[in-house]
Parts: sequence; C-alpha cells; structure tokens
Amino acid sequence: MLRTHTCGELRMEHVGEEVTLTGWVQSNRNFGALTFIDVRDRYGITQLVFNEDGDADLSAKAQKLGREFVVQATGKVRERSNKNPDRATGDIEIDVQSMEVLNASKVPPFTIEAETDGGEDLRMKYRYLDLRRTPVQENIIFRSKLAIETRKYLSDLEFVEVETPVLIKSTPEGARDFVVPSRMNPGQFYALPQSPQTFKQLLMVSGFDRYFQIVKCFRDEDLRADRQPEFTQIDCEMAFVTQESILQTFEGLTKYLFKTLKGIELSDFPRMTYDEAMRLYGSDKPDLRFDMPFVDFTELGQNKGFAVFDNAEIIIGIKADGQASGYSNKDIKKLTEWMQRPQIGAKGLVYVKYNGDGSIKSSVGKFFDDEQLKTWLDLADAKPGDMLLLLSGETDATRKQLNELRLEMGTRMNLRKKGDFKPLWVVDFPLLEWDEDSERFHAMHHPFTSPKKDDMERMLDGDHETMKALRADAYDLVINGAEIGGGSIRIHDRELQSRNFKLLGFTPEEAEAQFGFLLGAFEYGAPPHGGIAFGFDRLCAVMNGQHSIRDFIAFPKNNQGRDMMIDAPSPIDREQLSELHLDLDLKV
RNA sequence: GGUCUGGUAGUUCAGCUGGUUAGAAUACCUGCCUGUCACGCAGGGGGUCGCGGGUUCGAGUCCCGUCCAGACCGCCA
Repeated sequence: MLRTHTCGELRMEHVGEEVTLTGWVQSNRNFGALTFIDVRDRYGITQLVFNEDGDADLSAKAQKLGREFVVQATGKVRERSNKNPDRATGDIEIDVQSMEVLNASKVPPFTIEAETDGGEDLRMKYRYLDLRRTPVQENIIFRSKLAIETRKYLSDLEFVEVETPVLIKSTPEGARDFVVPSRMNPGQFYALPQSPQTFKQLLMVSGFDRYFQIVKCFRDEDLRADRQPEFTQIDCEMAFVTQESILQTFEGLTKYLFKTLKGIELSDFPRMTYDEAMRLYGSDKPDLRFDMPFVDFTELGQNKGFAVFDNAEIIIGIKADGQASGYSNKDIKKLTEWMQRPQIGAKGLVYVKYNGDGSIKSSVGKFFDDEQLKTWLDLADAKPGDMLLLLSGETDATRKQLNELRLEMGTRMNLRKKGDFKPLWVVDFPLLEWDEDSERFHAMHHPFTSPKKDDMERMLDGDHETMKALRADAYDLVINGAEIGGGSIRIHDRELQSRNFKLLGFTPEEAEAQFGFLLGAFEYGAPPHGGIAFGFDRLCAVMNGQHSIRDFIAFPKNNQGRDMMIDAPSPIDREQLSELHLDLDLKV
C-alpha cells in the first residue's frame, strides 16, 4: 500500500502515530521556512507541515509543490497549535519527515474546489478534473448508494435482475432510435433500446415473475437539463399482479430509498387521476409542494358582457395567498408580458385583488361590479389580501398556460422548497393521444398498455371522441413536479394486442414484422403482467433538490448530444465505412 | 425545426450613446516572510475581444451571416 490512512480519517486519537498519506495538493501556503500543504483525496483534506528546522531540502521541495500534484508523505500525526474547526481533520496535522511527488500536474484550467470558478463547458471538457470536486463526487457516490439500496430492496422481494440485450431491433414507433450498422449483415441495422420493454414482457412469459434491471436506455431526441441521450432506468416488471400491487411495491421502494439515503419518512402517496390532475393543475405532473389548485370561473364569468370571457371555452384561475399588496399595476403588466411570451402564449391575464381593507380591484372592473367579483372571491375561498389570476380560452391551452403561471407564482412565493418532497401517483392515463401531424392516434404510454377493463369493449367500435375517452391502467410517479417513473398493466392477450396495434394504425403485416415475436409469445401462456420504470438519473437529482441530471452522471453529454471530453460523436474513416458496407451521402 | 441568453487574459467577469495603449478579481511566474488554512507583502508576464463579412475617418461596442455553449418550446410511443 502506498498509504496507511486516507486524508479524511486522522483525528486526535492518532496523535503520535507515524502515517503515510497520499493525495492531491489542494493548496500550498508557504512562509519561507515553513510550508503548509493541504492534501486531498475523496475522503477529506489533511494538513501537512514542512519545517526548515527539520530538513531544509524537504522544505524546499515542498515549496515547489503545485496545485493537483500527487504526493505521498510520511510523518508523525501531531496536535495543531491553531486548530481548524471547519475541517474534520482540523485538530491534527502531519509533521512530514519524507515526501515523494508521485506525479506532477499542469495548472488545472479551473479551481478544484467545492465552489469552482469553472464554467459548464470547461468542466465538461475536463470532466475528470471536475469529478475531483467534493460536491460532484458526493453526487456520484449518492448514485452508487441509490443503486445498491434499490438492488437490496428489490432482491429482498424476490425480484431477479436480468440483463437484456443492447443491440436490438429498430421500431419506428415512439422516440427515434440510435442505430448501429451490422458488418455481418450488410444493409441491416441494430437499434439501441429506448427501454427493455418487450424483453421484460417476454421474461414474464418465461415465468420470472418479478424482474428488475438498472439499465441504460437510449433515445435520439433533443435534450434538456433533465434529458440525456443515454440515461438509466430502474426497470421492473411483475406477473400475476394488479395495478394496486405495483403501486404498493414501488411506493415502498421509493419510501425505502428516501428513508435510507435521506433519512426522510414519506407519508402515503396521494393518488390523482389524469383528468383530475389536468383539471386542478393543468399538468400530468403537478408540483404538490404547494397547493394553489385551479378554480373554474367559467359559469360566473360568462354572459356578463365581457367578450373575451364570453368567447372562451373555459375561464380558470388561481388564488395567490396574500399577494394583493405585492403586485402594483406595473408588476401585473410585467407578469402579463411574461405570460404572453411565445413559450407560454397567453393572450392576456385578468387579476382580481381582494385588498386588505376589503375593497376589490380588478382589470375587468368595467365589466363586473364588486358584487359579482365577490362571488369569484368566494368561489376561490379568498381572504382579504389575496389575489386571483385568471386566464381564459381554449381548454387545453389555457390549462397549460395556467400551469406555468401556477409554477411561477409558487416559485415567486418561495413555496417550492428544496428540502420538501411531495410525491403522488397520477393514474388512469388516456390510452390514446391524437397526433395532429400524422392524423392518427398514438399510444400515450406505449402500444403494450392495457386499456381499463371497462374500456376494452369500446376499443374498436367507438368514434373519435370515444377513442379519446379510453382510459388505460397506466400510472406515473411524480415527485415535486418531476416525472420520476411510469408504467402500466400490459396486454397479455394476442387478440387484444392485435386490436390495439390496429387502432394505432399498424397493418397486421407491420405488427407481425415488428412485434411478431411478442405476439407469438402471447400464444404460449402469457401471464397477466405489468410494470414500471423509474428514471434513475432523475430520481438522483430530485432527491437532492436539483433539476439537472448532468451532475449525477459521471460523463454526461451536452445539449447537442456531444461528449465534450472525448469529442464524440466523430467521423469514421472510409475503411471502417466500407467494412460496414456503407457509403456516406450527407444531406446537410 | 423554433425562441431566448451568452462568447473579452488560464478562469470568472466589467467595458454606457462607436473615440487614445482593452480593465478588475483570481490564477500563474519571481522575490520576501515560522502558524497559515480565501495566508500576507512587493514586483512581473499574460488578449486573433468566437469566426467571416459589412457600415464608419474609426468597431470589443452597430448591422448581416456563421460557429460554439446554456435554458426553454416543439419533440421525448
């Protein structure tokens, strides 16, 4: 061993011992004949002292140590005269007797400290240096623990971890696939899985009963702070279960992970139907750290001569507690402009202030007298000092806009606190979603999702509206407004699966070509089954109160899907292309 | 595919309505310093103002294009 201890473990009880430490030079404080070196490893920082009274050559050597040099130092642990209470090892220091430079270092392009001066792209280019920083290391270690505890919990419940292939078959449904050319099969391509969906269903057919896998998935779609082209899922499937047992099991897992890793006891997760979530929060992933539900003013607001409201499909609003005095006309104007930005696209914003003195002020005071406005306030259960903010228009768009406003007000009112965790299950998702571009229905979850029992009969013979109203045994786990997981009860009957494919616009031939193996398997005693997948990276981020998943991935990719460190993707040479039987004809 | 923000020293940034030799902090280098832990003090080096074009007597600054980064919308069965 090159070391006897780590840089984080020495304490007063070690005083007098001779120890050898290794690590990176964090800082070099030189006083001529006296030099302090802070040496760092992932366990902590320990101070080394070099004194000219001891060994002048050694002291001179210490003076030359630059940041991030790798050193090995041997010496005696001694009590400090000036202790540093901010550091776990701050009571002691090492009186160094010998020191080796194991490796020198160039001056790093940014400071390797908790609060670095480096910008995002520099940190990504030198990710191996960024990963030396304590907060980033803590994130990666958290991730490791989360995976271990997940495995522990699920294997205790008899779940079997099974690896599924990474080179699979491309299907045009859903997200775009990353494809891999096959050298041995000219002109043919593998695809990387968007999820191991069909394989885990086949494992149910095989009788594995309870499967899980912590697995990489790949989607060739545009990226966000919380979306990477390759990401990790806790992927699960269970046979002979109802939706209820799946929700119970994974609510249990989530509670266990919060308890074990954060010391937080979550209470039972509320359930909300998709319809309810859309009606009350305008979103299928509401942030329940604060309430502020939508109030429907459609009935009260119409037929009073205000054309904007009269022509609207829906009039909805939120109540911002105690905000009446906080918003001047100028503030309201600014907020309105914020809502009118193209990303949100609201036409306008109506306010009703219930002032502290009981008076009422509104942007639509011309059209509604105080008595009428009071009925609005009463409907929203407003107290003096509160303010209503209303939007009107087409139902889906208006709900979406009010959702943005609700979140913005929640942020402004500091109601979305980092240490709070408010999970919920959103259930009864629609089976289908109308796609304007292709003018056909798409599966909202995926094409293997089972409609609710009552809706099975209506699946084929209904009209457009009936189809839209079909509900599935599909569910999402939402925490603090982030979609953490989603799943469904699957179809396990060949007949029903074929009907669903037909509904989704597959010809029988297409269905057979793409999913024949699954349809075939269903003919050999497929058990009823269902499952769920958690976004592992997102769970890491959300549990730590963060939005971006990048800091929980050791080597993440940027906005454009590039790895800035290794500079991928990159062109390949002609020979390699030729081996793959490919010729480039780039249309850029 | 779209919207917005940014790109100036190794790094983080300032640089107003265009006007001498482009600044600060920090990092780096040299010297001094025996109790620092954001050490201190003195001195020094360091710039293709992302790139290309245009307007102008004159462009870091204005205009057009382009590249890069970030955030978001579309997209993510």
